Amino acid sequence: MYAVVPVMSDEQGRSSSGCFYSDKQPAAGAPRRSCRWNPTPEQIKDLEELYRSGIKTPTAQQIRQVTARLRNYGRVEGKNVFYWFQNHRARERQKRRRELISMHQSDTKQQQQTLINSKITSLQKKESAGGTN
Amino acid sequence: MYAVVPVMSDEQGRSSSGCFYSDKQPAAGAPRRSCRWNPTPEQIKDLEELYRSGIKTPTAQQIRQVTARLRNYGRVEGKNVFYWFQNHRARERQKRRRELISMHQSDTKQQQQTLINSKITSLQKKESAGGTN
DNA sequence: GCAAATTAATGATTTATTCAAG
DNA sequence: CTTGAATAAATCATTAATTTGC
Repeated sequence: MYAVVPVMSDEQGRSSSGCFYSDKQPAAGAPRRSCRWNPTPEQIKDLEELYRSGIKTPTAQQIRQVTARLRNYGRVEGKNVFYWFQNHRARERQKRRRELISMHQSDTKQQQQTLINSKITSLQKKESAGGTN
Repeated sequence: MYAVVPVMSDEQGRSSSGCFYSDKQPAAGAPRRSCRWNPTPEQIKDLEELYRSGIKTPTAQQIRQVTARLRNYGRVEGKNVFYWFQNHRARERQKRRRELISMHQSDTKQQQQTLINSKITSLQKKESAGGTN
C-alpha cells in the first residue's frame, strides 16, 4: 500500500497510457487494448543491477531517477518502475518460499548438498598451496 | 585442447584434469573409460520429459526417485541428476534470454545522462508521501 | 575413409546472490 | 548484523561433432 501518486505526477504527460507506438506490436488492424509496458533487456539489466546494489523498495525520488535513466532505452513510466520493484520483491520471496517448502517435503536438500560436498571435499585433497583468493 | 602436462605453475592452476574421482567401474567388458557421466539417449529423453512435465528443481527425494528410474538405462548417480537439472534450467534460461534480446534489437541509444548518483537535486518536492522503507 | 585438429555441447565446480532465522 | 540454506550465474574442463588434409 504505497502511495504512487507523487511518482507518476512529476512525469511529463506524454503518452500516459496510450498505445500509439508500441515496440513490436503488429499493427495489423486490430488495435490491442492491453498495451502494457514490456521492458527491454537493457532496462531489465539496469533494474536488476540497481536491485542487486541495494535498492529494494525505492523511494519516489529514486523511482523518478531510475525512470529517467531507463528512458534512454525506451518508453517507460514511473509506475512501471514502481511495479517492477514490487513484483521483483514478491517473486524473489516466492522463490525462497518455494524452496523452503520443497525443503520440508523431503529430507531436506541438504542430503544432496552433503553428498556433493563430500565429493568436493574428497577432491580438495589436492588443494594447491598458496591459494590466495 | 588443454595441456595435460604441468602447464607451468599458473596462479590458479585448475589442475583437475585427471579423472581420479568417480571411477565407478573400469568395466572389463564394456569400454567405460569415460570420466564424467554421459547420459544415454533414453536417460535424456526421460529427463527432458520430467522437466517438461513440471519438475524444474527436484527435491532430494525426487532426485533419488529419478536416479533409480534412470538406472534402468545405465550408470548414473544422484549428483548427475542434480547437475543435469541445474544445467538444464540455466541453459533454458540462457536460450530464452538470447531469444528476447535478438527479438528486441532496440536501437541502443547513447546514454546521455549518467548514473543515478547524478542526483537531480531539484526534485525534492514532497517525496515523503509514501515510500516508507 | 580416417584420424588429427578444431569447434560445439554439456557435465562439474566455483562464486555471488537471495531471504530469513538467530 | 551475521549466518544458514539453497540456488543461479559464471566458469572450468571433458566429451561429442565437425572440419580438414591426406
